[in-house]
Amino acid sequence: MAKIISSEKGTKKEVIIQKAAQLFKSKSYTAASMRELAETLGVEAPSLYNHIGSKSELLQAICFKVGNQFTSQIDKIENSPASAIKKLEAIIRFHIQTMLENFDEVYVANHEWKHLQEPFLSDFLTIRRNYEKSLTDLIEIGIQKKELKNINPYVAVLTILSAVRGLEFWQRNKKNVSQQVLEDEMVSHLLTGIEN
Amino acid sequence: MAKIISSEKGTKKEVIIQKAAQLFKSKSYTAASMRELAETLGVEAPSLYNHIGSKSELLQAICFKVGNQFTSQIDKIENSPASAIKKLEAIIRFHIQTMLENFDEVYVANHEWKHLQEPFLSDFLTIRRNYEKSLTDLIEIGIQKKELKNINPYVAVLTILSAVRGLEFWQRNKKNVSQQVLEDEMVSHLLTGIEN
DNA sequence: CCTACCGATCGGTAGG
DNA sequence: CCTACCGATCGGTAGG
Repeated sequence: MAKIISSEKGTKKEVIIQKAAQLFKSKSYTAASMRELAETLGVEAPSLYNHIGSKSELLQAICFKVGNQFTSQIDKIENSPASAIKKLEAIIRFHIQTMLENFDEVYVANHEWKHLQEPFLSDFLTIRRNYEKSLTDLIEIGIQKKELKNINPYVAVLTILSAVRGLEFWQRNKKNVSQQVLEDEMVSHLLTGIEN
Repeated sequence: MAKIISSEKGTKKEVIIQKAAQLFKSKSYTAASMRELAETLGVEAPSLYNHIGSKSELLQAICFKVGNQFTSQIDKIENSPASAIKKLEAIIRFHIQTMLENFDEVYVANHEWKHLQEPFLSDFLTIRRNYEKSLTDLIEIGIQKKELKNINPYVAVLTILSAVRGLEFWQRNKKNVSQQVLEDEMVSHLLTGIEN
């Protein structure tokens, strides 16, 4: 009798995906059941299947939404006229902001992608590999232009991506650190370490 | 009829734990079944229970082994007579080395701890919180001694721990980066960014 | 160490 | 949107 509410946040399917992201984050994809998901939406489990095809489809939607978000952003930044170091800063800030604004979905894409089925698993890994390649290229350009130290680009990408990803451990409102301070200090920490 | 081999690596139980870490890493704790674990050991699933109490006991053993490893190391470094920055370097190097030598177990402790049952979940989080506190204190001392910039210690800890943790994405033997280069560059990247 | 088996839970379908 | 239900798989036990 209850109904899934298609709020201003989007269609019923989008509401289900959003709730799924929350649940997959807190319990992990495998441990989360469709019955639990249905309960948070106030319906019985079989009713979900009027809106979605399968549990794995939910994971796919989350992972590719996040993947495409980052890909389109790095494309935009790459084609802008800024210096390499400014581009890097923009990317780091985008990571931090997206992570904090879109926490559940980014968390799930980072942690649960390995439960994607083929061919989605391969597609997702390709998207991620391309993203890392773009970032590596950007750092290599910075080195050539002497904006950056003569570092190993691969290690630098690993360090930067890992550090921003670690924001999932950030306790909001705790430790009296505002998002602005967090962002500025992390950018400074990561860029001062490689700047020429 | 097959038997679990207690190799030079330890007792049968320790062999099971090691294989469990491998399996939990590649499939995640929830998705990995005891039947699969038994298969990698060449026995039937019920035979495992002659050596262990439960699946969750395996996760506990892995998480606390790793937790205690890091805790005892930071205690040792804290009490050594080096400068704050040298201590920080030692900790970062320990993280990198332990991550690479003990990959499966560190990975599982980092990713699957949330599936611990109480009271183990609370105990594990306490261990981790204490570890982060020790590291934060160390950075605060470095700031007081003017070895480090006037940064926010909490953000610095987050950045450092996240970056070293990201080594789980490092492709060994790939990209022509030796472990030594990786270690040196990451240490430099993370310390140059906060050094005075 | 094994075979045989249990109760619980899972994702998903049939049918209305 | 629901009730009723299916086959598969799970962690674990009994008993030898």
